[in-house]
Amino acid sequence: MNKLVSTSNQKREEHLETMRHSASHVMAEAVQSIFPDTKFAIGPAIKDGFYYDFDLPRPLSPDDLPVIENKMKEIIAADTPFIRKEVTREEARQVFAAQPYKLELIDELPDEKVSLYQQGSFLDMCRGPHVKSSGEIKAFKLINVAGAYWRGDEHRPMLQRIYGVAFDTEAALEEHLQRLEEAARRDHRKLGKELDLFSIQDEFGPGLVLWHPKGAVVRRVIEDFWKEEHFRRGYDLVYTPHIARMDLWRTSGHLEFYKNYLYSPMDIEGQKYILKPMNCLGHISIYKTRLRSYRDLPLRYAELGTVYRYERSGVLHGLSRVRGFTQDDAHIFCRPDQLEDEVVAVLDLALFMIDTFGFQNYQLLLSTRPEKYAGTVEIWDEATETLRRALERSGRDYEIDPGEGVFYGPKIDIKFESALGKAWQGPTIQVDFNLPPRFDVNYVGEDGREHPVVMVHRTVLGSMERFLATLLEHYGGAFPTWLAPVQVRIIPVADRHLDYARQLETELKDEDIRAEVDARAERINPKIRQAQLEKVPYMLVVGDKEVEAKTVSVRLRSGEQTAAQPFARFKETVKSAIASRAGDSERSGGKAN
RNA sequence: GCCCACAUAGCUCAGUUCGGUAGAGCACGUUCUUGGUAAGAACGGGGUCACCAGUUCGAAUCUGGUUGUGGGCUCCA
Repeated sequence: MNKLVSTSNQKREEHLETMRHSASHVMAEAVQSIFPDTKFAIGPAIKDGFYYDFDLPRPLSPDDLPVIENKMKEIIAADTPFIRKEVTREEARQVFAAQPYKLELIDELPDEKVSLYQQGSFLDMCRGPHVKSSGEIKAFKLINVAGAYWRGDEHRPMLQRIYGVAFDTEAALEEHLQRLEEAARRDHRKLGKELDLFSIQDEFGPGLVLWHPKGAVVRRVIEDFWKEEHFRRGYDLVYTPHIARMDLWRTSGHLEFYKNYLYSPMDIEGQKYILKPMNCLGHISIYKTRLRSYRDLPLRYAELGTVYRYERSGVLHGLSRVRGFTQDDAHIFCRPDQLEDEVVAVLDLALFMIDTFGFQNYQLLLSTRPEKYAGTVEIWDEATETLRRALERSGRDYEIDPGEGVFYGPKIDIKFESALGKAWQGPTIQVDFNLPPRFDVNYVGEDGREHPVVMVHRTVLGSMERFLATLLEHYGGAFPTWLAPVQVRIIPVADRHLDYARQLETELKDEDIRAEVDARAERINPKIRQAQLEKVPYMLVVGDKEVEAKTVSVRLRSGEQTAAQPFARFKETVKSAIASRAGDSERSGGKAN
């Protein structure tokens, strides 16, 4: 039964992909009719749609899209057939004599036979398959134009790419467009501004985050939780400076391998110092202040360490890609025989965090040895196998990401999906074969001799900045109560209820509940509206009845209202919601505005 | 860094076609209103139209450059 369903789903998916691919050919035909001198690159189907790369006589602007779209509709209405032909490589060269990108592709084809597809006046080299005729393309929309390097190589020409989406029904297309709108509503950059959480200012510097009071509250709650949990799990919390002598980074190899990410050195009394791009050297330096016995291991140094990396201007993105950020970093120094248990413990911690913060969409990846690597094949294989065993013990599904390890060791990554459907790097656990030998990070074994430690770099949230972005998009700004910047908004009906409201505020604050009175000379409606827009979890309305009976009327941001209840009972409800770090069943953040 | 687009009040945006030195709503301030679950009313303050040049009698508007933002590409320890 399940198998049947999945087979028919698979067929539908395959058909959709074929149709999207054909749509890209139709788009190419439309572009050709508008710009006869176009040089064509490639035009595949992608998730939800398709694109085609063109070399055009002039830059496209968004205004060109409707024109191309209309031309495509004409082609679809004409229902022209897709005709497959096979020619030899030599014949193909002649057909595409004026198409340099196609010629380059032809030269790389493995077979002597080349398949072509013709529809209407447009002939393209293509493996296929395609729909029978253009009329099978049902619902599509051109989304945007973008630059794209030929073959993804930044040293080759920049082409113009047109992206489109396509579905088998208008309803499915409409649904997709709605999803895009919802994603835009949940964009952390928009929510960050609306909820007054943070800003990134041109005048201050691109990629540098200013955390406003409300964002700082969320961060503090996350950090306190993080510290408690690390302390509980046997980590030692440390602090290390933001700058260090450049020589240290030369010894570590960072100067050589990561020079593109480092800021220029500064001169201090004739010595060069740099801003740290990582926290590991501080932790290694602490480790090395004394001789360590095998009995001391494992040592786990944890730090919310702020690092600075030069990111090229075009890659900056809200809180997700910045130039200064705080990693929830830790380095574990252990013996080889302890590695597996340590990795299992880190995985357990990472998954505990993920569950606590309410994430469901994430993926575990084991990255193996890349082409360029430090150490020997034997130690790589052994460590990779250790990571794999740890993943198996965790009992969660994972995938292998071949060759995606860092040069210094294999790693396990956890990736989140953001509201915009992008995968973002979350927790990462990396074994390091490079630093211990470079810095002689050793321990004295039972045999009285020094042995290199096994070093593990790990983060469980990624960075505070990126993690806030992920949280915001996940909850659409409606944080669960334990994380909400304001947990309770107290709304007096009239001024004569202010004293009672203040009294409630004090009592809530005494319990470490973040409560505020809305004391403005406004009617109740705007106060409710304001609290709704701020996505405050609890609104307490207090008027004559409540003052009289020592009760509160509770409104949740879902719009749900409860009958007046004793204040003490409400306080207990909130306290337990916070203590349990309960997720919120309602994540939309209420009515859109 | 590369391609395209964009940059007007704290925010969201009109105004730019065809050059004649700025507008709305929200927010903010004052006053009135003390109102029971998503916008009460009146009045008021607020902008070197991102920045620097150029063209012009005159530039928010045209041209060039710079910076930043957005969508992509490349990159992401």
